[in-house]
Amino acid sequence: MPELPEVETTRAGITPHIINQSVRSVIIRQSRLRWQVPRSLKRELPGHCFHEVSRRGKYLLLCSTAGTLLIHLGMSGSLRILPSGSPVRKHDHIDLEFESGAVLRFTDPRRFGCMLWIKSDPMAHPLLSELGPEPLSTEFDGDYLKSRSRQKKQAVKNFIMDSKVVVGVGNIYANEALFASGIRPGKAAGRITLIQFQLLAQKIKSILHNAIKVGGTTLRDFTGSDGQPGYFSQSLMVYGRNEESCRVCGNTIRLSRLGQRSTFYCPHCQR
DNA sequence: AATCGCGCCTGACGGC
DNA sequence: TGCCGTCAGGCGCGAT
Repeated sequence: MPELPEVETTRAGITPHIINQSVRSVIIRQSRLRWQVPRSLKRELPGHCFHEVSRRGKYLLLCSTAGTLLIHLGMSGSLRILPSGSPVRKHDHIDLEFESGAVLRFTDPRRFGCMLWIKSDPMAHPLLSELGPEPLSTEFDGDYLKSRSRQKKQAVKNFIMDSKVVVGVGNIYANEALFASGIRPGKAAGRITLIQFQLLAQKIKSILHNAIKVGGTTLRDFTGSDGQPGYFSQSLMVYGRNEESCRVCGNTIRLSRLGQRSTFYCPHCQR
């Protein structure tokens, strides 16, 4: 499941291979992703270069003079750089072949991802225009969370997973950040103190930062690799640890359901 | 207006 | 063994 660190690792990994390289062809084997992949890509992209590869939340933006390719990896998607002619497997849906011979391949078994072609200002696109701040930006801090949470009865976990509040905090990192901050996931956002929000913002930043750093170590062999860096290599404190004992206090980790998502917490460490 | 919960999709896994 | 039901998850969008 690509969370923000995986998306950032992917961005950094593919950029040197595709930046300012002319696209030779586009192959669409499966166009039914979250939204239909536009056929127009096949005639509008070849001959153009991506002059910038950026990220907004978990969206990747490949910017060319002809338009911007907007990509989301959903929860099972990946982008890899491969040599031309690499064998095609079951869920390899889209290839961008460059004049250099490199192929950027989009693979996504569950097809929750998307690939869209935006010909106007991408930041004005409905998918991007309402997004909250980047969690690693200075704008995102305890004061910001406090000001956005006034009066809200919504569970703090749902609150921080809302992309209008802050982007890129998925289920795993929401669970981990709340544990690291000693906050019960179901507590109303409006009842969290400034001090708690300051700690929470700090923990979200440090956890994401560490995961990006870990992902970065797999960048070396990014080409041709499966590109599965990130959180698996770090030790999770609560996520997926239902009925196991807390690594801090030894109490039993509990599983509950919040906003249709598995929520893990330590009843002793988190209040 | 704010919040909830559905549904998209496949693979892994457990039970019989 | 093999089949079938259940679950996981990001996130937009319709329902409440």
